[in-house]
Amino acid sequence: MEVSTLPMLSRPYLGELELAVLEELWAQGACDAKTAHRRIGDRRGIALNTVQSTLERLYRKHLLTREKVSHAYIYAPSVRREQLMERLIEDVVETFSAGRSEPMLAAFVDLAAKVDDENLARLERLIAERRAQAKGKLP
Amino acid sequence: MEVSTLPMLSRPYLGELELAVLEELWAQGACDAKTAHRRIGDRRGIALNTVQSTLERLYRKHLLTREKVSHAYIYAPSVRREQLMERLIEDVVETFSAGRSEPMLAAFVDLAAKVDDENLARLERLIAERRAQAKGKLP
DNA sequence: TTAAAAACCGATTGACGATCGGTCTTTTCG
DNA sequence: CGAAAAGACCGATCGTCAATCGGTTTTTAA
Repeated sequence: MEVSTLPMLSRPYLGELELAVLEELWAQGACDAKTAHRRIGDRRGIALNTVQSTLERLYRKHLLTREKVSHAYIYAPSVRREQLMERLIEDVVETFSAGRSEPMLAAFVDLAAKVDDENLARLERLIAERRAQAKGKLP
Repeated sequence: MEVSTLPMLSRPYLGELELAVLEELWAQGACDAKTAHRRIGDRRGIALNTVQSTLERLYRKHLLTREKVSHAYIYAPSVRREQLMERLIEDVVETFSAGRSEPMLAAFVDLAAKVDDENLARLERLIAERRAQAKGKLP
């Protein structure tokens, strides 16, 4: 019946295993499929092939790079965790506060304070740092 | 083959039409299925039933409330756009910066500054407001 | 009381992640 | 150099879920 269903939201959408694999690569560094399987697949009782296709899916999503070393691919993250987090947040923000940034900023303050009021001070400090840094590159 | 596949990420995951319906309700206010269809379904050439099941899906996700008025349900958003946005951002943050909040704060500053440096000042103002407000309710 | 309006049920399609088995290639080693 | 082993690659299956309706049941209201 010709249904398209593009998913809104969450640019590189991640499944459970994909996330686990990414986390492992961030934590332990680049490796090939066999090693990745030893590190996370074994414990889950899943086949090497499953881990391999997950690595490939992440590669196709441009979240991993790969390089052939002798006969095996070595996969490495192409973005840092913080970058990916930022991208996903950006995606949500674009979807829900198109244009106006006030709601975004309000949400940030809310979330910062939610865990710990101390975070408001940290946030202020980061803003100040950013300001100082920006000033350095203007004539 | 007993595969479970829980989706990570994006607590109330939204499809394209679901988002459009939500937007419409936020913009134009509560309505019944027929009205929602007139407002967005007609233009897309989709059936009333399609809009209706979308409304129900949103209701099951607790993003809409409904109330029977005479014979028809009147659907209304149960969260404001900013609240939903905040929830989704929170979800991303929980997934990617479990525990430590520094990366979250850094991402916020980054995203605020990305569009417009003026946002840093706005952010500071919001923090100050929050501080003032918090002070009022401590003994 | 019955006809219309709306809710409800359930089937289909398309995407996509998870999961493998099987085959095709490429290495490497006897 | 030729075969065995290691790994990449292909494609099939399953589960979940949004989108999409048709058909049936229930509810209202004239």
